[in-house]
Amino acid sequence: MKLDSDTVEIEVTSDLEGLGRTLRVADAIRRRDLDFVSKPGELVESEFETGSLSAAGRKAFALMLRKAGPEAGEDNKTFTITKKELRGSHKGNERIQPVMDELLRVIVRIRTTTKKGKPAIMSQSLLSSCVEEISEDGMSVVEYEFSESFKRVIQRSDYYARVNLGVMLALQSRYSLTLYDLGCLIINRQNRVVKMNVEELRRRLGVPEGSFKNFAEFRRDVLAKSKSEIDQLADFTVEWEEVRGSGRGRPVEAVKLTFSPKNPDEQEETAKELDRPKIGRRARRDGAVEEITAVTVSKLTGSRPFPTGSLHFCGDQHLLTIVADFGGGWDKDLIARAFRDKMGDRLLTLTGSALYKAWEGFCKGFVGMRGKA
DNA sequence: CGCCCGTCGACCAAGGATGT
DNA sequence: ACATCCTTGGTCGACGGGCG
Repeated sequence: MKLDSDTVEIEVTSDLEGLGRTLRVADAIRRRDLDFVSKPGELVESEFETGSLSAAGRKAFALMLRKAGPEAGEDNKTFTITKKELRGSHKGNERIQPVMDELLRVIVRIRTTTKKGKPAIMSQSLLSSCVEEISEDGMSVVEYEFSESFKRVIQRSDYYARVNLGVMLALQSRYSLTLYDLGCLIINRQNRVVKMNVEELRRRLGVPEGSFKNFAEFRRDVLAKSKSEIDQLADFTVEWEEVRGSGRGRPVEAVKLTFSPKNPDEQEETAKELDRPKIGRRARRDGAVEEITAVTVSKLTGSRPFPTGSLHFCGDQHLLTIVADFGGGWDKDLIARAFRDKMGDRLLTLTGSALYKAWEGFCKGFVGMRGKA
């Protein structure tokens, strides 16, 4: 499978030598204090084997992963996180205990490689231990350690989902969270369509065995809800297509998921929604809100200029999408460097759709001159 | 920090649709 | 006609977030 193109120019400080890309990105996220989590692609594509995780559990694990940062794969390393950091919105610590229990119990099937580099499937838990301080003040901490096998996966992980914390914490349904992770992983690939059969999709999302027995419920309560949440809050949208079999009742056998990036105007609207309070979000999503203010068309376009550092860490999804679509498989930073050389000072003033246009044109021209990678 | 209440997600049951 | 799956309305409990 073609994953993210290789990067040559990520500055690897000496003690990061030998780390997979996932952890190097985690390092960059920590250094710049970005509101992202770098999740190993193997984890995002894993399936739940026993148990499932509630929405709170999934969010907590992401926060713990972010807290661990580039050291997540180190041996004999115990991390601490304050309960204050963990409990997203809910005041009071009384619901942290069940979440930790969940995280200790759950077992996932992860596709990984053996030491010899051969593909393998590993069933494993996520945490190996978890100690919760009894005192109930906000600064009391939870100590946790990742399981041995999970450490090995994350050490070797070379592809990652760059998950936006703000979006993640705003999502409500547990299935939205997992689908969003998957989207973050897929969105920068050239092929943004994933097809899988219904059983596999259910295990991926962690739908418990026996829940949503028929597809109509699954569609209404899982797919449709996740789609509306993600379309409203993420920087991409999801579509799905149902592939029906030919048996009695024509059951739906497989689902084709398509992730599409939003254009700058839509991203602007998304950013505004994330700033609004959670209350009434569903109503806004369903279009049940009356517009009171006079319509003032915002002229705000993406006002950020072209990033100066590696594109792997830039916050602009649209730029990444363009290079994935038109970059012919070349390394994005390679093209970016050539782009900066050619544009020179003009790049400083170029923003918004003009920037996207110039970038797209350059990517096409680059491939035209040098062929596909 | 913990209680409490409204909202939303999970599940069930009954009727409809579709293919064998 | 039957078996299977889809659709829709409704109920119950868990969860989020305001309040004391």
